[in-house]
Amino acid sequence: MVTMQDVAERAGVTKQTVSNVVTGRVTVRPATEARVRAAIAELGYVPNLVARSLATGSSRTVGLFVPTVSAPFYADVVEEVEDALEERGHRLLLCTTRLDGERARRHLAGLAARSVDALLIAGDQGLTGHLPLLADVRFPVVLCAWEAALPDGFPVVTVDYEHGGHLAGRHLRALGHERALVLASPAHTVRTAGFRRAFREDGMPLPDDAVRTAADPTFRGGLAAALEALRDHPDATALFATHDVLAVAALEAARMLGRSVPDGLSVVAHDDTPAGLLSGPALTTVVLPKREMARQAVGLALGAASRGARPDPRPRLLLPALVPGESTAPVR
Amino acid sequence: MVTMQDVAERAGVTKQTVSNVVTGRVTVRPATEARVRAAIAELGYVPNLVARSLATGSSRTVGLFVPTVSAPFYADVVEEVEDALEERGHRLLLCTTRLDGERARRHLAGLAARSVDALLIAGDQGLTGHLPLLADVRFPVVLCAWEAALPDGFPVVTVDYEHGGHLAGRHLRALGHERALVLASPAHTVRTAGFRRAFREDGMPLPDDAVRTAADPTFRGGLAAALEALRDHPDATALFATHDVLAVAALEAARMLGRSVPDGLSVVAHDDTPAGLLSGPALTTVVLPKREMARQAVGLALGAASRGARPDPRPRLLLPALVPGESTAPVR
DNA sequence: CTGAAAGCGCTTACAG
DNA sequence: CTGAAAGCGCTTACAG
Repeated sequence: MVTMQDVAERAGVTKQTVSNVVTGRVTVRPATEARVRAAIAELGYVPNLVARSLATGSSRTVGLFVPTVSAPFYADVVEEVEDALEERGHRLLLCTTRLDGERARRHLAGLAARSVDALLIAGDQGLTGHLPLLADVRFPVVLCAWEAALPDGFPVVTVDYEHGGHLAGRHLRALGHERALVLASPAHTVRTAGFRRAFREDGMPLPDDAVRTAADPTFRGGLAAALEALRDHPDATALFATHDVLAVAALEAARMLGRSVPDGLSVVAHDDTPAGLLSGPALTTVVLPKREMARQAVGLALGAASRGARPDPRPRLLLPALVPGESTAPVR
Repeated sequence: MVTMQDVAERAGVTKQTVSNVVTGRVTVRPATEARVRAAIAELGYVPNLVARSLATGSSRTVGLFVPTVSAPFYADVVEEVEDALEERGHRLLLCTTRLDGERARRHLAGLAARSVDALLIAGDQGLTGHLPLLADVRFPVVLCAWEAALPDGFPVVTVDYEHGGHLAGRHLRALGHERALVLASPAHTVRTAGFRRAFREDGMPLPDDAVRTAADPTFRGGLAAALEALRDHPDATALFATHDVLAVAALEAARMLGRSVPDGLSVVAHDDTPAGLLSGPALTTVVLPKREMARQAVGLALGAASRGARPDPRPRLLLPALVPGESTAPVR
């Protein structure tokens, strides 16, 4: 492996000078710089980031916690974060927590030992109780995609989930729907609240019974809950699913009950669904600005890391948008 | 941050002794070891892996290339690799290549500069042309989930895809199907060949026209290809989809044409489908041993890394299995 | 603008 | 079994 020393000898300078041109911290006489750059190119020198890391404390590596990578939403988040990091010359150390606090704890120790520059935590599921652990870590921690109550003092870049639910509700109200159902995941209370607010503000409050929380928010659990809801409320003309998987379950339930979508039932989803896997009509859905969220979270974390400061703890709330599809129509 | 030196002073020994107990490389007198361990616990010392990495050359970090993390198959692979690494105290540096050779090249440089212990590459899509780059890298590279021709000299842990296709074909033949269609992704020629072999061996060779390759192997592209295939061959009683997304597309096509599954059409898939997202009947599918593949790839790579040797280049071929579901039935 | 020195926190032979 | 020394490849003040 070729080192800075090798380059220095080749260029007839000391290695400090090579360091100066590589880091650009100090201006070097143009002629010298040219010689150094030539030597670097000839030798194919590439700086050893481990050594640099030991000297500077920065590894140009960032950790990311996600509950899983198998959910389409988090898969997208991972790729967006990776892209945002790459633009800044950083790499991604991925940790899936699987909703397991102990596992997260082990990962945290691994990251600390490796001198990561920052840690991003996407999704709050099951981790809230372990947040205190993060308090005395030596690198900035930024939360994102956080729907639960915002923990004090932690910087967070997330989405206004309440607004997302509200958008879904307003959309259905604008189409004239008066009786709507909500198919919700237990973690999605905020979106549900926003949806109900839209109906309430319009003088059409939804009964508590119209909200069905699938204890098991998978396709299977969602299907059972959707069938039950639709049977209990045969007069409902619309349904809001707080999650992509639940929306797919709702579509299937409608199909099983002979309700066509959107004519027999309008369906609004939250999160974009994995287009490649979805059959049936393109869903009307609330889309989250994942790219923007990733960029801001990375910027906040790395900005703080480079200044050696704590990130600004004021929560950043991004706005979701409603993208109309073919799964909603005016009420008949 | 507490260092080995701090621990040494506390325990009244030199830091080399601390290093000896931490690494376990040299046996230390029990009384001394106890003092050192006590000091470590009191101070909450955790070894700095960056410093260790610089001294030993091993970062206890492994890179993984996958085309994307949004495809359920690769999402699973990522989590399995992560688990296999964690068992050995290693962490995962994730790089999604997005079928972009240039991007892979940049990631490779980033990994090399960070002294990863090894690199795993899952999926061959679009990377085969860039393989030569890997030849002169300083750490072991192991390929996995590799369907294309096995490149010379590279160690690979993969699945017998031909056998997977053959299993699918034999299953349909055992159910009495004589006229089957194949809905294939362009990259899946090997599975397709195995499927055709099963029919050929039974004296029922499939016409070339029965194989439809979806140039666009997404749901959309698969749906179009499936509709066309089913219309061109109204007498076909079974269909083999070489990929989960295509299987979902086939189900939808069957539904649109009024063919019930499995009575009107048997469908066999390859890869396990994301159960959470799938509507309709549970698919009969060829399942790949992802966990075993991840374990072996990690073991091979880290074994070679620790010995400073090249991994054994003999290809390891794991066997897929056919898991019966509700999407296949005896021909009527 | 360039060079000599010290240091980042570990490990690894090598003497005692 | 324990300790002193050198080294991993960089960066960072600090003199010249």
